Amino acid sequence: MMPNTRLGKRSPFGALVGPETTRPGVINRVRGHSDLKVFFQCGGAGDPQAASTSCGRSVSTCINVPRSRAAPQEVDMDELMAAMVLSSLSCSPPPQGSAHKDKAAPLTDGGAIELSDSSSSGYWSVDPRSPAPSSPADEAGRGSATPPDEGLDMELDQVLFEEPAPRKRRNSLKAAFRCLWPACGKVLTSVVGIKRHIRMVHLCHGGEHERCSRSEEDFYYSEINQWEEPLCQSPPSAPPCGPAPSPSPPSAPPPSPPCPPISSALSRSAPSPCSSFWQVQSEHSYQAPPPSQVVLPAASCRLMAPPTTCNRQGATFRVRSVSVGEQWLQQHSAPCRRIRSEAKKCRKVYGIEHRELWCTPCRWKKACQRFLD
DNA sequence: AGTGCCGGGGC
DNA sequence: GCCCCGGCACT
Repeated sequence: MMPNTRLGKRSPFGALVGPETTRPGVINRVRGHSDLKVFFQCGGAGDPQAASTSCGRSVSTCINVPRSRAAPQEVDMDELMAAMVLSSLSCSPPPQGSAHKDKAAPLTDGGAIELSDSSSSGYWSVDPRSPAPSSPADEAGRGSATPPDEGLDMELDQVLFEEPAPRKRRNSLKAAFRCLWPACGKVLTSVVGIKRHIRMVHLCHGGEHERCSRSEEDFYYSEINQWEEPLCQSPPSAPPCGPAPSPSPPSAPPPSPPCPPISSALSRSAPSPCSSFWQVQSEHSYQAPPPSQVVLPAASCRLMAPPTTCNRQGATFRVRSVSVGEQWLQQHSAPCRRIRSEAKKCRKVYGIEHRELWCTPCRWKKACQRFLD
């Protein structure tokens, strides 16, 4: 009648003390929600239309990552990059925009930003007219309105003087490129310049040009856009955006150790006027929070630098919050493990002796779903 | 040592 | 899919 071969592993009250029977207010509704998919909607305050709009952008499923070297390490890294690019495209949190007021932010702003984002991240999108995506460098080079030679000359000055030249791009959109190397944050206005900066300063330390990668620097910068607003003029001496808060030496530090958990700040900063969907399919149904619950996976919370938004000078800068290089650095600097939560867990609350009172995931040594952070 | 939980395996 | 546990990271 009860061929229970797992006596002692489960309480006879197990069915009764399941998530459904726990105290009211406890967030743990797993059973009956199998195949739960988690939709992270950042900002937009539940505007389904905006969500569907941002969700509808085309994301390429095949990305060619430049492979210029045959060293196995680099090949592995390229594959990693490709995978992370995919996840970045589908999951990259929208930058904060006018961050803290997620509900009050106008949707039109979000729409415009979304437009620029999809275009600025076009390194990784496939041009419908050309089925074979070219290398990121070529894409970026073509993206700028000026020929590469001009950019090269201009960038020499810009590298020397850190003075972004006012160049126009696509109507009122200025392009800038931000170095993602840890503690660098240098912003240049052309691909050539930022590549040169990365190659010279971070990758090669000024020498060994030949042996250094010609494509690796692509992963250490991200494009940022500046919308020109005539009423606000920034002083030319000020860096356009994202100036390194602490002027740390640009000489390449190793991938920094895991930063202190900033998940709470991130979850607060994640919503933005630009509504976009995060879709995460949980491996186990019990790991999926209820649909109304917005929870960032901890792995994605390990950002080394928070999403940068700079609008203090009138012009609004948006930085793709997690770029490819950044993600790579995150992955290599921090293990992909859930941040240890401060909250009490079932084990602490009920104790080992009352294991039958634990939530199911705790009993299974999974992430606690009852005492979410 | 204690804890949280990922990954994997048994059923 | 449910259930459990080895093992790892972290405190």
